[in-house]
Amino acid sequence: MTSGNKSDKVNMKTLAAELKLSTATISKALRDSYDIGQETKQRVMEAARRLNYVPNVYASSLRRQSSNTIAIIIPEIADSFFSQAINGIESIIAPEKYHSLIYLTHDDYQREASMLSDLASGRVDGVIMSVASNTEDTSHIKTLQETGIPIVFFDRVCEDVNADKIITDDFNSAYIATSHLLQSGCKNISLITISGFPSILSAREQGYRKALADNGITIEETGIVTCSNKYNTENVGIIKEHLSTAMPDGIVATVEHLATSTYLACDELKLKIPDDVKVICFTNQITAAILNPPLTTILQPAYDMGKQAAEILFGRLSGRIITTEQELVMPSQLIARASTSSN
Amino acid sequence: MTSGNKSDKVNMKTLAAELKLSTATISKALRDSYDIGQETKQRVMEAARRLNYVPNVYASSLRRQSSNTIAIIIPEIADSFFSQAINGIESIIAPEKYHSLIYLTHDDYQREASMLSDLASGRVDGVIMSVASNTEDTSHIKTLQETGIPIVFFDRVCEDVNADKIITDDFNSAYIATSHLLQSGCKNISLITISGFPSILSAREQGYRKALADNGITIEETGIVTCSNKYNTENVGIIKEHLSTAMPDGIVATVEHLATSTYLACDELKLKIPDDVKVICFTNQITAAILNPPLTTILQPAYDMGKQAAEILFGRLSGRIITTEQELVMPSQLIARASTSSN
DNA sequence: ATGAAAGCGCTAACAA
DNA sequence: TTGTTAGCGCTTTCAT
Repeated sequence: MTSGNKSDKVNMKTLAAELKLSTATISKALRDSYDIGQETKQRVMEAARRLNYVPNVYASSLRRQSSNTIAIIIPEIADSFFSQAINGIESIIAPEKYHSLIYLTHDDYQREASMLSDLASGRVDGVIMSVASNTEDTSHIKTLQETGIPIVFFDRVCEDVNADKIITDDFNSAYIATSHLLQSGCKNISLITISGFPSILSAREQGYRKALADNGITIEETGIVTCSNKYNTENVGIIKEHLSTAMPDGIVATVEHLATSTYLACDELKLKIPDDVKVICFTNQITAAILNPPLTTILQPAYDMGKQAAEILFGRLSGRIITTEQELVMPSQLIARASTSSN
Repeated sequence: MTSGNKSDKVNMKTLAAELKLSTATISKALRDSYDIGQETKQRVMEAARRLNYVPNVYASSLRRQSSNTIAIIIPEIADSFFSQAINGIESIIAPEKYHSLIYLTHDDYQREASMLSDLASGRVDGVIMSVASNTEDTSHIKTLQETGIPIVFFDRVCEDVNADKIITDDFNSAYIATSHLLQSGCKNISLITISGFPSILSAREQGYRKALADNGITIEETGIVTCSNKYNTENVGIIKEHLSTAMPDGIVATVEHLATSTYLACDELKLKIPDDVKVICFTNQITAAILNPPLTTILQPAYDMGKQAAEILFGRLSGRIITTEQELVMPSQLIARASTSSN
């Protein structure tokens, strides 16, 4: 430590003294206010640079009652979908000099609730979130909204909360996925899914059911397998069990890790994909293309969803958007690969 | 909005008025100070709960000159290594009620420098970072340190900055990776790497060279291929070119996306892995196991590196650690899979 | 055990 | 165009 340690912290008072001006003038000059002379502005800027002045954000936030900070609340981060979404959000907020606090709920309602209640402190100006899968009571969300902090949901939304929502059409995507398997020759298609989280998973299940129904196929309940929402070997066991008993020739996996578990299960049972079983999955892994065999996917536009969420949030924060809450449905994309090829 | 909109914001003054106490007493009671009576504490807590009091963090941070917030500065987030590291960091800071601001440098020195300079504002109490690959001038980092904010590096560290560092032994890992290929029968091993970022990549390159040298193999410079640090098709072209001309029978890929590019390049050239070319890669993708064929990896303990970084940072913040900066080397793990099997 | 008062650093009326 | 002043909401001496 040569110079510039904690003691000689330079603030507006320092600058004011240095230039024999008032802090008010400094403040205005730094924010490029119209009623400060060009020459003064120059002097202030120069001094600020020279003395390494950095404004204290807490003082500023306290005074302005706003923080240029948003919260991103998501279940997990080591998940390609959410990571890409964060990238999308960041692409919008970084140029605006906003900052983002990350909160991981680990899909736990309690944690989510306590995080939301903390945010009522005014720590952030707005929130972008994807709710935990076991969130049923939404009062913590409504309470935060009542403080005037705008919330934008993406992907995992709360049906009974009025807020902007960015989603993909899960019903339709599942319908298309299932139809794709039917067209590839499957006669006995199972859905492998996880419990909880109605707004997405049940939509996917409905789409799956509808596609079968529209093709005159009745679903025995055994066609739907519910796994745990963890990437673990237990799921592989459940899937193996199902493959051996129900003998499906097609699998729709509703989340990423279920496809990898399905691959492992097939491998252990010596079932060939796609000859014995065809697999399609909702996912965002860029590596899906080089799985063994390449996995047919329903790809959610994660980056763009994040980007849209941030744009709408900024619209609200700036007052540019004052219309009633909107629900934006973004298209998913079916990318056919070898895991569903007909022969 | 039924109740509780912005106007009736409840602060300490509200509580004080409600209970006919001073704000000083409220403040102490809420922080469970010893010189407040039990009964008073109860009353204060009850009122706080009843009126939904949430302390204003900006006022508190301003007054205390500390924020219970840290910055996590990383090149990318849609990268399994960094995501897992964030998880590790979060596992330590969340229980301590700390908050984390995420900054993505996109591997750009300019962005990194401007982010660091912003942090001199006192926005955060400490920083955990992995530096951009093209960062050479480290003055922005030293400047921030001089303000008294502790910085802990992980993975991508700055050699010439005195700070705590959490790294893996890249030299040794590359040595082991290369030896593994030699033991699997490779005679002509190439290193596929990216430019920039000396502390890690050059260590990996050195380890690769040493392993070859120790086995009496001279490296023609063509054995080292430098790609761009983007996941793109251009790299696939570069790798194809190299595979066709140098005809290596073994590839050490220094970063994740180069392995996937190598897979694609081999596929396009109809080269079979591992029969024609064996591949090993530094990575953290959980899906490596189900690639086609399963990819042999050198796995960095991403989660634990993040966790350690956070623990050391907290040690500094709390004054528990006052020793000179330490460099913690964490072991990588070689996981042999089919992409390097001998036949 | 409780309270009065000062002030963290900044911003925004309002005055000059 | 610049300055004065009064806080933002909280914490912390120092009194009482």
